[in-house]
Amino acid sequence: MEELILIDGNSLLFKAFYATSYNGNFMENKDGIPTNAVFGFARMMKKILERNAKYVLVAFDAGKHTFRNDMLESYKATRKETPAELVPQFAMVREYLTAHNIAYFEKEGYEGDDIIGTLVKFGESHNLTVSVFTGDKDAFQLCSDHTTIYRTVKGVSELDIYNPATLKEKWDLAPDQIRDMLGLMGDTADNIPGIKGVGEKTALKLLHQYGTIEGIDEHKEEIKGKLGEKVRAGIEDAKMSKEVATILTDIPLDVDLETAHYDGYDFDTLKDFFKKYDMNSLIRDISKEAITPRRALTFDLVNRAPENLGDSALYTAIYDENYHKSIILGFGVYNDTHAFFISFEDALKDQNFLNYLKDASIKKYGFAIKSMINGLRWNGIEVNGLSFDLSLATYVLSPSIKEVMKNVADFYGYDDVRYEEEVYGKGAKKHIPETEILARDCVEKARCIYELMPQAIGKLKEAEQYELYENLELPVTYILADMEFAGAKVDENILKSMDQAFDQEIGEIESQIYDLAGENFNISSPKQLGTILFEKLGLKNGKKTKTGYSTSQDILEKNIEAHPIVPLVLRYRMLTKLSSTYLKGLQDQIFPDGKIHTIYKQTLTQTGRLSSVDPNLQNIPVRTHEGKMIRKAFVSDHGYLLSFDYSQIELRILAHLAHVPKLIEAFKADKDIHAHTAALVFGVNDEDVTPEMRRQAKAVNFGIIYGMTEFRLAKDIGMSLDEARDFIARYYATYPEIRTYMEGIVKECEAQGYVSTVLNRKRFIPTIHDKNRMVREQAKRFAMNAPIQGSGADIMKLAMIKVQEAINAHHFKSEIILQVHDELIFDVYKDEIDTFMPVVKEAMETCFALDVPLKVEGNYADNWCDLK
DNA sequence: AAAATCACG
DNA sequence: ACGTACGTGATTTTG
Repeated sequence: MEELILIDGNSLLFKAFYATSYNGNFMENKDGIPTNAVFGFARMMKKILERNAKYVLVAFDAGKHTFRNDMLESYKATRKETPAELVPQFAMVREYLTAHNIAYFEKEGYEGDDIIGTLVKFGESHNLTVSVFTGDKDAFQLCSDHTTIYRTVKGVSELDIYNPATLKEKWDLAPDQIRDMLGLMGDTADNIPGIKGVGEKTALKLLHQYGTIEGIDEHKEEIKGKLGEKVRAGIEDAKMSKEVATILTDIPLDVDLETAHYDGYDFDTLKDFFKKYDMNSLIRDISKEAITPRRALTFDLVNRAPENLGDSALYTAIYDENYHKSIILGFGVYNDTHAFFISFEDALKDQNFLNYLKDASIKKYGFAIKSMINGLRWNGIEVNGLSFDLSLATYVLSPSIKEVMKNVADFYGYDDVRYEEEVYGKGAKKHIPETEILARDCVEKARCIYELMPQAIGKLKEAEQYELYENLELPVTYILADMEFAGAKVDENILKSMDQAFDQEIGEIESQIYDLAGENFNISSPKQLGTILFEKLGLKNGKKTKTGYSTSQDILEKNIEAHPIVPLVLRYRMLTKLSSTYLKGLQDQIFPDGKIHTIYKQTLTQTGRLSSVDPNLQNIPVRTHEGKMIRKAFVSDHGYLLSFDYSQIELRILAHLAHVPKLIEAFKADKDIHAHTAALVFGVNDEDVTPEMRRQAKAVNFGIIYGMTEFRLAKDIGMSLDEARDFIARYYATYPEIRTYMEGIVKECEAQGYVSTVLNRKRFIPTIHDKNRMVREQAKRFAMNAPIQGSGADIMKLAMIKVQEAINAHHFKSEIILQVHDELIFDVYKDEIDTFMPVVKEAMETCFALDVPLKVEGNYADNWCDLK
């Protein structure tokens, strides 16, 4: 039978609104218009439409006043005012439905419910199966053998189903009796009185005995005791309440099957709507299901590549995220004269193609070329002549764009590529596609690279960022490829024996904690731990948002004296963290060559830094003794590990950018910068600075770099807010140029929409004009921090290039293996160490000239732990 | 999938 | 009156 879907528009819109705004953050488009409810509504619709019903209609309330207000003056009088953020979304949701080709009804003087009731009858009279989607329990009265009510519980994934059978089972009532139940119970949300003191249980008892409110009225004198009094006092209210709760099924409505018929949406119209309100994930969704006519592409599916292949775009399909371990599926190649796909299997047998890859004089243009270089290198294939990387180029132009070709293409307004998910499937459904599909996708991607390259280069030059791309990011990507492939040697036995010792102590602490708590529970569950600490053991310190108590380190540390369980929990936390993330986690990541091969993400951060994943080797513990021991497991492959790290690079950059004479002098004199700052701020001699004074000065120095708030500084150094304010004022009095600089950089950001680094790396910060003050304040902090952190990243990348050049020039066999933001780690042959160290030091210190000297400190040892 | 927590610069 | 420092990634629990 054909299906008619009826949707209670107001009910679902409200539901969507609250489901997506519980933390007070409203999703909005770039013009600051809140869009959360419509976004949630659209997601619900998407789900509902998956039923492929032939007919779909939506009903809305029209205005506030209905006939129910005439019957009951107080009807819905206690409703809170509609949130201001939701108001504009009523019109927007109608705009959405229009864009989606879905018809909707609203009728002055009636509620959406009455429209639905009438449409249910309409559907039943046309012999349709009717499905009603609503959050409102009044609608239960509408169910029948042909009509099912789907009530949203959470989102639309969880729906409670109501039909005559479920009503019978749940309450032993017929659909029509729902009105009687509601009439007896009343409804606080709608301010319907019902009978005072009668709830669900009593209402059911009465109805099971007398059938309806009218039946109760006839026999009201028989009812004994308190209940009888209540019924007799409230029966008129109940009758009226029943009438209010009765959904009309016969209101005048101009509906026919043609209006109700849903025959799909127009892709561009709906896409334009989603674009207008920045609902990008929904665009992705419809793009996936749309059979969008893509630009024609003719290509060859070959098992031997053409001879004399020239400069071309090359796309390598690597199946897994981790290209160090992944299989390779094949290659798409595209230029003015060729467009073809060759499977990896065939490529391996095609010497002509392998020669093309290897020939440095044939230029290849790629996307995320580092993954291609290493993915192929693990398979014994060498690729040279990679002269362009669309991913890197686009990252330089706009760091916020994800490293996904579809997203990159969008940046240029280019439409003819697909998301990986579309081709390979998502999550558990991921699979290797049919060769024809895979081949087309690879060649489409190669075409995308080929066609966007001139645009990217044009934009880079226009933005004066071509240098940054060509002479910094591109050389760095090759160095990173080598570092990843070189890997970090790990002694698995050290991890294993530490792991055992940790497990032993974790077990002991566990039982001590259980003893002190008087019960067993999951210590790793913040929820259970919170209950034990703050309810059972009576620790003070309040809640933190929706989920309950915060049991984070800083809260526990404040309570360290409160109960002997607290320090145990802290130690338990430390040990389990180290054990699961590092001892166990790292063991799983060791390759057959005894090394860990991380992946450096070069196009991820907003500031130009790298990040390290799978595993992250940029956050190996160092701050606690127990943690630092993990570094013992990182050993040299060639002889020694050598580390060089920049001393105070960010503060030096600040001194340079802000032209702070006192800071510049101090760095030139190689002073302890935090102690010296303390001396100046507190007005004492350098030698009279106490450790406490230095600690405070250090906190402000860092705070400045992050765009500190007085609040956080006070918290961090244990001062009152007033003291912190005073302290900051004295700091600015000491270094007045810093304040001028920070004010200037914020102004600059407001004026041009972005801030930039010493090498003209840009970070766009559109929220600097946000209407929400908190968001603007955060944007200011981004603006203050990004040039500093980003220039640090620039200098480090430059250093890597200079160091690598020096290594090549000296024909050293020693290698760079790791980068940790301000530190480079090398695996050095013993016989090279004495010549190697001064060469690296020189390269790092002279790679970029600031108004202050750059200083590095270096050490070597057998393992990472013993390097300083 | 999100939240909480904690590891690093 | 608000809610509070920058940039990351991995693990565990929970809805």
